[in-house]
Amino acid sequence: MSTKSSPRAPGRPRSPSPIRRERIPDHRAAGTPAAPKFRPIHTRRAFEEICERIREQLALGVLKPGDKLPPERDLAQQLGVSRNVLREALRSLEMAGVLRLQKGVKGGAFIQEGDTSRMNGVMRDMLSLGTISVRELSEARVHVLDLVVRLACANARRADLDALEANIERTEDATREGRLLDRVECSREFYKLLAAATGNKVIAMIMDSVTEIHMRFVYAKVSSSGVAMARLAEKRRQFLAALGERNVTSATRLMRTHLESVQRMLEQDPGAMSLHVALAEVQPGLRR
Amino acid sequence: MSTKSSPRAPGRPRSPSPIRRERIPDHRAAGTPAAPKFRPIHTRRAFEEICERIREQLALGVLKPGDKLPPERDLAQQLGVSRNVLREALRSLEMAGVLRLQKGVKGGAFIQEGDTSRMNGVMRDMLSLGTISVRELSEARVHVLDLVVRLACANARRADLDALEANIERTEDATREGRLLDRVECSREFYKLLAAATGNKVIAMIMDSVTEIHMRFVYAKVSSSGVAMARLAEKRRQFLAALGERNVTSATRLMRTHLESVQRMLEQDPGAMSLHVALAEVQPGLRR
DNA sequence: TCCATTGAATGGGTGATCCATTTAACAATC
DNA sequence: GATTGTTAAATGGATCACCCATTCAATGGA
Repeated sequence: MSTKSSPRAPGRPRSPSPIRRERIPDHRAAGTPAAPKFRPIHTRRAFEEICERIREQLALGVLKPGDKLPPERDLAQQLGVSRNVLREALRSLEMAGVLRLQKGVKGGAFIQEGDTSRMNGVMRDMLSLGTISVRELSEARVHVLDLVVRLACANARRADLDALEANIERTEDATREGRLLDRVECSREFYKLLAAATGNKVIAMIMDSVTEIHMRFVYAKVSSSGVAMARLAEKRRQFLAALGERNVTSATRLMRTHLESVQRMLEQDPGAMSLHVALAEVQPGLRR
Repeated sequence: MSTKSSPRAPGRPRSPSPIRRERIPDHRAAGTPAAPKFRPIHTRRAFEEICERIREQLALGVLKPGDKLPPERDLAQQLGVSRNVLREALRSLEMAGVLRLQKGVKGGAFIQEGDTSRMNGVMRDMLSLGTISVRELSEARVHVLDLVVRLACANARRADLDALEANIERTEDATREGRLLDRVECSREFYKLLAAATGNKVIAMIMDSVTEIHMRFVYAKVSSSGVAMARLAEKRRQFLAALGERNVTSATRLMRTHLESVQRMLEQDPGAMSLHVALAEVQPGLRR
């Protein structure tokens, strides 16, 4: 589409065929001769159909980030559904990070740039629902981080190393001034930068998703007990040096021992390590 | 909650405080003395608030899988919003895999068991939106698979190995009878079983999410060109043997060389490897 | 005992209507 | 002429009042 301008009726590119609330087929009268598999009836609801069609246009490349969908009233009419139903679909797509809805004239539903942090929410829901455990998440994090360190060793560029260097300096400032919670923020950012240094956004996404929850635990721990990792910035410098020298063995070893000491710190007071504490309300700086 | 029964007014456990469309605070009259940062106004919309509250109850453990929310009409009234708005929120949560909405008397909104395949959709959206590339995804898959093989070597149980064995037998059947597309389905399942053999659902989730798209490419390739991996079942048997012997070196090497040959097959005809082909309509057996 | 009927509960969907925000165009003022 | 209000239209946000389709327990007749 890419109808960045033209306020009204942007070309009406291809009037979407109206959603038909397809009645469930009656299995062609009573006499079904060869009915091998009765797949569960998937009662198609209007909003599902709408979501699917928009995603289809996306996959086909007809819609691209920055494009604008027609106004709700128009699109609803084109699809032959009520505005309310259309909005349910748009809402879902907005929550999925595909759309951004903007009010006012010149507003509308815009296709978003993909938001790599969407995976975090999935992970959080899985944890809330008890589908995955904190133990599994921690273990996964250790392994993913090992992979990330190896890839970062291989692929980190000058700019990545500089960003990590700057992050360590901020960590030192925060340490010197006793701003413990800011230091946790620095840690969060450190792992994000490290993930980015792999040069692979998929890996980075995975890494971020397993790190986000972990950092919540650290935040909760630090903010409740006031304890803090000893010699953090120093260890970070050692690690960064190994990374700069592309010394995989050293870098992975440093990271592993650091993770272990963090884990020990977290497990000092297992009672406070409630899942609910970490998942509950969003801390400042954490809302993205 | 856990009000599995009691059709009407299930205890009315704790009437949620009504959603107040909090007007943006006027920064306490005009005179803001020390206004350091003007974070962008995040116009809270009713449905966001609702989603957050339900997720909060989930994180707090007040709501658990199997629980039922009050009927839409009741809940809307309790929250002080219209039914339409409430439905937007419920729709979003349903798409996120948190809820299942069921019609009819005794129907309602039920908290679901977590659906580990939710990450696949995120990955698909990221690809559709061009945020990640097929190259990044393939590369990530290679690395994740390497990790999975190592973990499976360490943790696979008898049942896991048996399931893989059974899968290989189905692969042999399909090969013998020339059912190429079924064989692709077997491959999809093989990787799922392998992921499960790690004993870590987080790792398995990650593995599945990077594998799903890949298998679409394979499916598209096989179904269009009719070519098929040579000696697939044989290679699978070799690999399974290594896995059974906990021979990490051998298992990872076998997997790596196999991946390389698959990659060569896929890249034979790069023109056909369109992203859109793979992302477009859902193939039978792939819809979950 | 079994099966058909019925009716209430519940999600699915519609249409009309209003509000709030945003922006461009325009007018008024300095 | 530049700045500053004013206005009006477009658009998403939200409400209300309905109606339909599905499901299932209760009812009642064969």
